[in-house]
Formats: sequence, structure tokens, C-alpha cells
Amino acid sequence: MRTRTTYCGLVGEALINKEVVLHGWVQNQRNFGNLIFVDLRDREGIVQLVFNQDTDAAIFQLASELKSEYVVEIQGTVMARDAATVNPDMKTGKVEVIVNDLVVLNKSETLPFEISDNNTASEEVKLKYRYLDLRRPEMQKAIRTRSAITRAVHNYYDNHGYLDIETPNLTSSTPEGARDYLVPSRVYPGSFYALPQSPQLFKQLLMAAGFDKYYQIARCFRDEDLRGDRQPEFTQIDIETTFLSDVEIQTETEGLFKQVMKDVKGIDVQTPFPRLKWQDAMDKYGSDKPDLRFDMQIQDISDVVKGSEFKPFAEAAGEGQFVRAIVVNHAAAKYSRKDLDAQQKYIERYGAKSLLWAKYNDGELTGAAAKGLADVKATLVERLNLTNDDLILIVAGKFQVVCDSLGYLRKQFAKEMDMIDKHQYAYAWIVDWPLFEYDEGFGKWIAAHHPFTRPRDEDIPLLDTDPHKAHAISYDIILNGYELGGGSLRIFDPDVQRKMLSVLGVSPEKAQERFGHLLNAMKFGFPPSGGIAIGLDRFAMLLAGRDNIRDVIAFPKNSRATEPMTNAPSEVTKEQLDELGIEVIPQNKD
RNA sequence: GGUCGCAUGGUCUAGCUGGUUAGGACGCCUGCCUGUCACGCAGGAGAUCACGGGUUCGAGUCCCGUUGUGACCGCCA
Repeated sequence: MRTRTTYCGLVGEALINKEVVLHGWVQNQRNFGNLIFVDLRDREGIVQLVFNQDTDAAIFQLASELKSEYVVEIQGTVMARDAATVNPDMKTGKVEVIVNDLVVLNKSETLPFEISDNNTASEEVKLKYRYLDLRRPEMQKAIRTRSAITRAVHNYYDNHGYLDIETPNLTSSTPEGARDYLVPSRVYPGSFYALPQSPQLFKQLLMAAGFDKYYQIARCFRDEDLRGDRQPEFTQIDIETTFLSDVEIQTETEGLFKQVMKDVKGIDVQTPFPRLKWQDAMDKYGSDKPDLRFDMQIQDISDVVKGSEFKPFAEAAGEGQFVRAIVVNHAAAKYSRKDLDAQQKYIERYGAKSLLWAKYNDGELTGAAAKGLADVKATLVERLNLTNDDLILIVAGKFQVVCDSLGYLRKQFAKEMDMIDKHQYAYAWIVDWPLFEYDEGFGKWIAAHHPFTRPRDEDIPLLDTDPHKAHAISYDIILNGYELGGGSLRIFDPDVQRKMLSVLGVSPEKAQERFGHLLNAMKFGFPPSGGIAIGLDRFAMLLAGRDNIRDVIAFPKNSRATEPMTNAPSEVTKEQLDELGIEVIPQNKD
């Protein structure tokens, strides 16, 4: 093999009349009998090769046998193309390479799908041949965006005095939070390691050790069902510091985003980011991670419809019930009764009884809820600031139901009405979180963030009396409707930590067993600390302009948590199980 | 765990109310072509219609189940 002189995609006018050696994959071949064009592709792009019958018959013969995805080495001369044959759509379209030597390094069988960004092969097939799908320029770009991000992250934290410290992947199981992935111990049959859901405890202990500023790009594992923005293993940019306030940590983190946006996208983002209280986010946008690229705020009209005999409003008159609305401008004509009935199906998922809607035109309300609103029309028009062709969407019910439903509708209609600027990056902090949330399924309080989150000092007495009223010193960073990351200041008083765990229903014995190391550490000069963890996959997905984190993970799992290429997870031999002291109970399907 | 959708040559898909020689596009194979760049033209091969059962004179099509797969709810921060 000769030494490559440049990448295919980098062959440009600077190299005209120069000799080059290129390695790459055959993208395409156009054969004219006595003249052949071959598009040669590598990670930087495509360049056109020219083979002429008259120049070298033997090389020409070899070139005529090239097929898609053959791997070749060529030596040739870069030539300027005639004005008439320049291809303005190609980066290398002003030049071409006249080939004087061709070596086929490897052949390719017929491919399961075309290596093209237009290919429409199913997700299943693409994942099975992931290495082929990754050859597509779009995929190469997405993976490279991720690489650029991690590079910028390392640079930023290195420049700001943070130490990159690794934490174990074989650790012990913790009862809180997500389901753990377990790894059986051979040395101690019947005992298991757990893969970390995050390096949370370790990073706090690194602070106890006095490292002051830590960061790590850490792999995390959670055995829960997948979504477009959730994989069972994922990567966090994990940060922990001592002696900093919540605002100081946020400011350092804003610096990171500023730097990454500059390095990766060439965009200057404004800091500080807007800060939104959790309660306000829920009230105005129906979500704790609202997409702030468009407005369309939720408005409470409970007081307006109070006393109404219209059944949905009458039912929602009680304690803890709300009637709220969004107004979609210029949408009344666009949506039919049928369209809106279809939307109702979607909000039923969140427990909404019905989608109440009305259209406003020339001072009149029409539609499903018009009759029920007739008495309060004047107030409503003023409150919602209605103008012609407005579509009003109203949901009544419990707080969570109303928020989820209107949050969904807000996003959905903004999308359908094309109100979202795809080039905008709307960052914000969500602050003032409740410390706990109530789990209806288990009938108990669970940590809204995690059990080490520090309550506001003035709320500590509430832990004994009204835990649900306590607020956390925690913060989420959101971008375009996605939760990018979250962090908090940590409890550093062992008494507060014990109290916190007790509210969560963790007995002192269990606490000692699971978190003894942290509780012990708190006895020996434990510093106030805080940090944040940022979802690298989601961040990369957003910067790469994709809508699934699979696209920024080289070898992801499918939606059933399996990996079609390697067939993971797979069965193991009886010998392997015996060694671990494990017996598999056969699954009875009937 | 639940709901909804999908499964037809290598790939993507058409196939309505049951009777088709299972159609098309891309890819593949053969031939022709000296300026294409999604080259073009002519010809050709390639499908137990995911699997199992049922209804029917007859099933790609209807019904039930299984499997695989996608989205969502639950779950997850």
C-alpha cells in the first residue's frame, strides 16, 4: 500500500496538476464504454475519478469491474474540470482525478441497502449493518459532532482547573432511582455488582477527598424502557465542585455551553441563560422542560368559568382542579372538528377527559366548547386577548393532567403551525424544584432529584412537618424542550441526610447498609459540595440536528434494548452460569 | 406491564370490498454508449407474501395466536 497523500473530500484546486494517492470506497460508477467516472468516498467526502480507455487499457479494464463499496487505492493527477463539467453541488466539483494506477484492496458483495442519505431501509436493517449505515455522510457528521463536543468539554474543564477522574463501573446496587443492571460476582456467588446509574456517590466522595473540582465523561446504565432520547447505557458529562454556590456552578456550566456552541457550531450564545422557577414552567408551559423557541403560554381561566354549569367546567370546580387554555393564533380555519377530535385521543393518554375547543371569529365563538363559554365570552376574549382566526384549546382537571395535556398540545400545535425556528437554541435553567414528589403507584414520597439533594436552609424544618412543601437547591438545564442535565447542591450534614432518607422511607439500617460510606464520610470533615450532570447524548443529538440519540451513538440499542448486530443480550453457557452459581428459571409463556 | 401501528424479491413499497402471471422504484446480472455526476438506453434474474392455526370452493388480502419491529403511556431525570 502506498501512503495516502490526502483525503478524497479534501482534493481541491490547490492540488491541481499534483500527484495524489487516495484510499476510499467506491460510491458510484458511471460507465460510458470508453470513459468511466468513479465517485470515491472517504470520511471527508467524495471526489470524481476519471478512467480513459485510451490512457491505459489495463487500468481501464480494472476500473470497469469496480462495484459499489469496493475499497481501492488510486494514484492519479488532479486536474481542473472544464467550466462546462464543473459540478457546483460537490465540494470537490471543480476538480477531478485522472487515474494512472488502481489497486482493488477489497471487494464488496451486494449491499443490504444503499450507502446514501436518501436510503429508507428500516431501523432494524440499518442497526444490523450498523457499520454500513455509519458510512453515510449524515451519520459520519453526527458522530463527528459528538467527537467535537467531547473535545471541547475536555478543553473547557481542563482550562478551568477541573481534574478528570474515573470512577468504577462495577459498584454496588442502590435502592433509589432506576432499576440497576446487575453483574454477578464469580468470587462471591450470589452477590452482585451493579453498573452505576451515575457516579453520584463517588463524585461526592471525591469532594470529601479534597479534589475540589472534578469532571468526567462517564458512562451510566439504567435498566428502564427506552425512548427516542433514552438508551440503557448513556453518557454524562459529570461535574462536582466544593465551596461553590448554586449560581456559581450554573455560571461555570453556562461557560461550558458557550464554549461548546462556539467550538462546535460557531454560534455565540448569550449568557446568563434565563431562569425559570419550576412552578412557573409548569404553569406557563405545562412542562418542566419547555421548548422556549416559541411562546404560546398556558393561561389559567379557572376563575373565568367558575360557577359555569357546563359539565366539564362544573366538574373541575373543586380543590386541586384547574381549567387552563392555550390560544393558537391563525389556526381556527386550519383545524377541523375531526382534527381536534384526533388530538383528544392523544391527551387522553395523560388522563384528560376531553379536549374543549373553540374558534374565535368576528366576535363569535364556535366549536365544541362555545356553548359552555357563552356566558363568559366577553371576559374570556379579554383575558385571552383573542383575535380573529384564533383557536382556543382548553383542558380541565387535576394539575398534572392539565399540565401534561396542554404541554403536549402546545408543542404539537407549534410544530404543526411551523412556529419553531430550527436554527435557534433556547437554553434555560429550571430552578426552585420541589424536594419531593408523590409517587401514586407506591403511595410514598420519592426524591424529585436524588436523595442527596440539599433542601433550602429555611425549608429544613419542613422535613419534619410538611416535606412536600420543601424546595431543593437544584437546577435543570434545558434546551429546545429537552432536559439536558440537572444538578444540585448536596446535603453535607449527616443529620439532614438521615432525615432526608427517613422521609423517603429508608430505614436507618438500610441507609447505613446502602449509603454507609457516604454517611461515614460526612463525619470526617465533609465539605459543602454541588455539581451537575449533563446528558452528552441528548446534547450531541440537538447539536447534530437529529431527533433520536441513536444517531449520535455509534452502536446503540434498538427500542427493545437489544442490539441486532451483535445479538446482545444473548444466552450464556451452562458452564458460565455454574461458575457464577446462577440458575435460570425458564420463562413460561402460557 | 399496557395501548396503537407495521411485517410482500437484497432494499423501499403497490396490491381497495377475498379469485392478479403478485405490479413499481432502487439495487443486482448481461450488452451498448467518450463528459457523466441519482448518467442514459435495451434485455434479464430474483418473492415458500414473518410464523402457526382458523373461516372459505378459494387467503398477500378476513379472524385468532406467536414472533420481530416502531411510536407512545407506565417506568426513567
